[in-house]
Amino acid sequence: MPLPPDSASPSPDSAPVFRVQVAVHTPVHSGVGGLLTYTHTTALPPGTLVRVPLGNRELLGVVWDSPADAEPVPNAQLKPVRSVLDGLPPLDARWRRLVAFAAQYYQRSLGEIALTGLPPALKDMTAEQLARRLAPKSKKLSKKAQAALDAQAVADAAAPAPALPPTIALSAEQQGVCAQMDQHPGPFLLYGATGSGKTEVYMQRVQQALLAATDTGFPTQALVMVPEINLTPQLLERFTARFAPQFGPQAVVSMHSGMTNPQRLKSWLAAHTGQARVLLGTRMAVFASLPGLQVIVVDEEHDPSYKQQEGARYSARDLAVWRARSQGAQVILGSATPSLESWHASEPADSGGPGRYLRLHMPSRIGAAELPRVRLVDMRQQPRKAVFSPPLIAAITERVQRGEQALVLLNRRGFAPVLFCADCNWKSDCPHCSAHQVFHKGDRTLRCHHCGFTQRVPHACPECGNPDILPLGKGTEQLEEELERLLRNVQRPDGNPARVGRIDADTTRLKGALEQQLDQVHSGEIDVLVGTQMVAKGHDFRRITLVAAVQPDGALFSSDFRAPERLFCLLMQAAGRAGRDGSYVAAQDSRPEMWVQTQDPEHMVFQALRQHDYPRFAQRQLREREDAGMPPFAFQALVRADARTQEAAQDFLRAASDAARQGELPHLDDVFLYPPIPMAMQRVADVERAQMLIEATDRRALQRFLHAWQPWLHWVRGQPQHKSLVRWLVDVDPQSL
DNA sequence: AGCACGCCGACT
DNA sequence: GTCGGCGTGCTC
Repeated sequence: MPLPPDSASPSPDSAPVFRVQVAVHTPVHSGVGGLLTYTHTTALPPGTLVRVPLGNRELLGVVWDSPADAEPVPNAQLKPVRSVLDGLPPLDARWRRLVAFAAQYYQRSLGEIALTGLPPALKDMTAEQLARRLAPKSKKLSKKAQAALDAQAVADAAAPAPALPPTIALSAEQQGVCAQMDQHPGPFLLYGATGSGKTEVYMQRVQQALLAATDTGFPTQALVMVPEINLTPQLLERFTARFAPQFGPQAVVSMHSGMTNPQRLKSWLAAHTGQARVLLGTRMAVFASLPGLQVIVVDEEHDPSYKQQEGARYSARDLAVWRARSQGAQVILGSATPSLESWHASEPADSGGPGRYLRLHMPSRIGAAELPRVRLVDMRQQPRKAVFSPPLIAAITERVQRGEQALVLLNRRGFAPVLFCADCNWKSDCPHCSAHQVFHKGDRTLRCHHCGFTQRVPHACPECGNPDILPLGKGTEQLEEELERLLRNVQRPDGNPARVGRIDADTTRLKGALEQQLDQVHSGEIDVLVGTQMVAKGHDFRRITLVAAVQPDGALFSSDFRAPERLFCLLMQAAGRAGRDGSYVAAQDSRPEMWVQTQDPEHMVFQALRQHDYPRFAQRQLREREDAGMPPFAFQALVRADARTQEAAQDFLRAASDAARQGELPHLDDVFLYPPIPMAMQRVADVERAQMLIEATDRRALQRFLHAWQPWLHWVRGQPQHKSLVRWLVDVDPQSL
């Protein structure tokens, strides 16, 4: 095969040849899952980005290793590196260590993790384009930014002590927490009520890190993670307002999946080169190259979105803790309702806990009203079929008449979760999934929320022709409609009729729609807001004084042992939306309230919520988990199989566990292999799904077992009797079962 | 994972 | 007669 004419074209046969081991984006199986060996005219430093041929395509890869000793003769079996992205500083050893750890821990290939940590735009960029990117684009601006950076570097060198006063005075509580963080290496679990001013603490810590002197001369950096894209803009604004004056207009950048490829590339390069000092982003940001990293903040650390649910199933929160420890950075996990894993890890050693994290408590709500009073409505005592109990409607009416706002939460979008024929029992089942198609009244469709399959609403029962097909159950769309009806004659203080609005994934599909609708709430155009959990998180609503969860019970029927924890977090967070602005509440002379309608008001989730008693809830949950041998007292992994039939999916899993037993894998006696079972959502888009739980009391035993098992799983998958398997995957530390 | 090659149905 | 479906196999 003729070699391409290229700048990196091969040297004459007599010249020495260096072997280069490169990580490329290939899965662990596929025969080329490991490092691939290429040749080059020089030894390339590890971390160098290169383009290499694989088959008939060219891939971006990261040099992982390149032995310094050359071989005299080129190896005809090996292809040369096509080109080297010089000009870009190699990714440092700490980043490579993080990637290596994540790849091993989550059972993926090095290249797969490495390439998810790199901006996609880098893949299809030539060395020239990259050089242009790295060079100052607008000379004036970047000179200025550079000058600011230089000035800062000079100032840092001259005055290494944090000389600048914090922009906002911290409360005694916040100062106390910061002082503890000065005395202790961390990790820290910052347990602070909603509105307790956790963000100010984060900013103080970030500021301190940015002002710290280093011996490398590389600018110090901070990584701040948030669970959702929606929450980045407002935090970005606060961090930019705080740090841009000191560290330059480019000092704060963000990174999340909603950005375009060029935007992501820009942020990544800024972080990699040290121009950016603060990187604010979602879980993907944990893999960003941050050579000067000094502090990591994981806000709302309990949030399940930190666990990636596709491809490499990593936990950005757990990796953040690992990354910080591995490179001597501080890490702060913050939450008003910490995950039970983190809560347990922060049980002090002197009371028998692991004491791995230092727990810091901020109980006071700064500038916010007192905690909302929780009112539990026993729905068994209320008129049947009513979504809104009369006392709740009366309370909402009263708030509206006083000019206050109410938030009504229901985690189910659409009008009704299913249509039903009373004559023949037909239900609007999705033909492709084991789920109902949801009735959306607005566009007269039946939609499956799992596979997207959409149909027009039939005028009569498709089975028996009965024209009276009925919506069963309630979704946000229906709640909005019913509230409009119930509040039709209610007037606001200004004499205008009450206005009801709705925010969920359906109303915010268009870009900018969420911001626009939030503005409507802020400006007071909307009096009662109906929404799914997307509005329960993070947003600051000044005038909302009443929050209601109308049907939270469903979440408790889940077989997942984490269901109570998730519901409790959600309700606590929702409660935190009420009375955010203490001065407003005081002026109104009202008390914020959280209403919960339930069939089981005695349930400990609701009782703990009523007391605002997270510690008690956590303690009881942890005791149950310990008794039942569940996380965080045990470690789990899940092997999942997808196939055309449930039988085929389970057959694969059974064969896999047989292989583990026959292969005499290490630690086989220390892990427990459960029998395969269908997933809770058994069929999605005509694919049957099964799963098998693996449990161990020792994390390392589980890790070693999984590692040894991996080749057996490939082998089983290759057997002819498992040809019909669509895919299989391993999920380490699964976050839902 | 991509991307080839390769062998069977509905269309210009 | 071609376009194109996705089954099998290979990539340092």
